[in-house]
Amino acid sequence: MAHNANKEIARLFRLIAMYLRSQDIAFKPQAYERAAQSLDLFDQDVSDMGLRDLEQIPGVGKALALKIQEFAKTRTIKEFEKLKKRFPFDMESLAAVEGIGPKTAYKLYKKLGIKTIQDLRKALTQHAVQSLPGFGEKSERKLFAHLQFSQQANGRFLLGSVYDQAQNIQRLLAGVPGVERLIVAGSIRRMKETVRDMDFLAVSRNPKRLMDACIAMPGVVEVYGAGNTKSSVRLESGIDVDVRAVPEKSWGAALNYFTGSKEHNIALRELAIEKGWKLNEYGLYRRTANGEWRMIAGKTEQELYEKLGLDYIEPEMRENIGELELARTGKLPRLISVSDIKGDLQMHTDWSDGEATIEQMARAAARKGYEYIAITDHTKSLGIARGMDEKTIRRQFAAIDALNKKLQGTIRILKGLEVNILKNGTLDISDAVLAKADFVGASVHSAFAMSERDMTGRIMRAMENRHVHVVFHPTGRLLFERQAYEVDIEELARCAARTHTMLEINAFPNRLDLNDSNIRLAKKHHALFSLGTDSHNARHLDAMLFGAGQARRGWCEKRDVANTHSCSALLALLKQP
DNA sequence: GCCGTTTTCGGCCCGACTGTTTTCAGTCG
Repeated sequence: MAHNANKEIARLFRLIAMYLRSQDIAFKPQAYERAAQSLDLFDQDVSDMGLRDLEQIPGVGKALALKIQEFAKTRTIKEFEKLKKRFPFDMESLAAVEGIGPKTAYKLYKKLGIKTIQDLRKALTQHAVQSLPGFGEKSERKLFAHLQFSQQANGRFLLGSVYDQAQNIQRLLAGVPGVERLIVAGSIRRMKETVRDMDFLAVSRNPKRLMDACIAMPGVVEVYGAGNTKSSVRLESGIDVDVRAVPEKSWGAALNYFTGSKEHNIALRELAIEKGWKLNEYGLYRRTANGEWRMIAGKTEQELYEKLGLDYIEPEMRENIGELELARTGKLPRLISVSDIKGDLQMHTDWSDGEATIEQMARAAARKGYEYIAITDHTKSLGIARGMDEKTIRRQFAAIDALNKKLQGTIRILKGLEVNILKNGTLDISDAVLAKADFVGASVHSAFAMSERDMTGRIMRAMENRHVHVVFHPTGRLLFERQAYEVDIEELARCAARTHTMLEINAFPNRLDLNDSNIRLAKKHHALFSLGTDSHNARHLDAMLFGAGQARRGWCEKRDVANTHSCSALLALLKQP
């Protein structure tokens, strides 16, 4: 559970750390950052806690405990206000641009008077930045590209950041008296990686009461509209929520209409027109002998598709990219389901940058019903993530062997690694050590700026290594943060099939890498996929739902994903050295 | 500023990479 006070204090602590860093102050920033991290994870509201208890939180000592109490009382922290006054530029937004850290943000302010993103954009277009010491034409161009990218996110939200909230709202509104059914439609139902709003569709004996409940929900900051069958509000988080009530007999047609995509719906309507019918959000209609429109389907989606001569199309496939033709000819894939997944193939522990022990992760995974997991901690060249060297890896593998004995019958832990693909395509861990692992993932964490040719070659070289079983997050993109590096997915997919190396579908909400179209492309070339959450704590394991959603959007069937197999079948399937 | 101690000070995750330098600062992870 995230508490608003905790989040806000963590944010202020991080900002203070940035200001301090910009002044070249050592170590103190780390203390603030460490405390911020603890607050993010802390599952109790710190607002009403005493000093002694606060000091029990890792990274929080006397001074920071006092600052937490100060925030609880005054909703701000003096230290922060002081720094903000002394450095009146938008540190948070400027430092959020890739390539700009606290020091560069300060330099831009000091030398060029840049206070905001707008100022930065102007300075970059006027080429004022390249005149600064330490900057040049190239860095200016790069900053401009990053700025353009970071501005594109506005108005959209990660599926993973709104999904739980949507479920909560669904539960809340479904409990309003009179409501017979209520479901989240729109792009959330289609499991799109980012969404603009939440659409709820309901059948209710008392629609007005449902609309009243909607505008009275906790977290509503603005009401756009509140009619008898439709209401529209904005939540604190900035996301808009639409709730509509429809008549029972139109449920299927309305659900179809409000689920989209728009392109899919248009194609369905055209299909109806071809048959001389018409389709709208109330139903599918045929003209009778006396010229009147008569409803022939619409109570359920199944009925609607059937009447149109189509097999039922799952929401994740409704993008009008060929699914109608498959549905017409009975060739739709049988999409993978999250319940087909028998193990999670990427996660981190406190042996590198994870927060939980191997045993904690294993037990959490067992509670989810998994048969196995792969522990894939970072390796040495990723210093910040406390990457393991060869010696530590051997120790960890021994620890996993011991744990497997202890947990026999509960879950099997595979000895995995996330090794780094260095600039030249070699790995940062020797083959001799890789040979000791059950499951090796390789990924790019550095030198993103390469030509497509070089990057593709670099990754393929890693895939040729007989110990590498999978390429983790193959395009390196971070939604809203960083673009994918240039890489030829088709080439990787061919290489994957040839070398029996898998490509990962990374389930972490801001990665979801490969994306849906990449998955379809790679599938065409017979690549095999692995699904992993890239968890850094036990809660992250829930992200498998989004990974499965992405796989479904990529038209994956059970057989396309390696970890739908039992542990022994999976191990037999892996590339043998 | 926190932490842990061979407690009240001295450490504090650090390597790869870039773009600018011409030996290194800053960023990223």
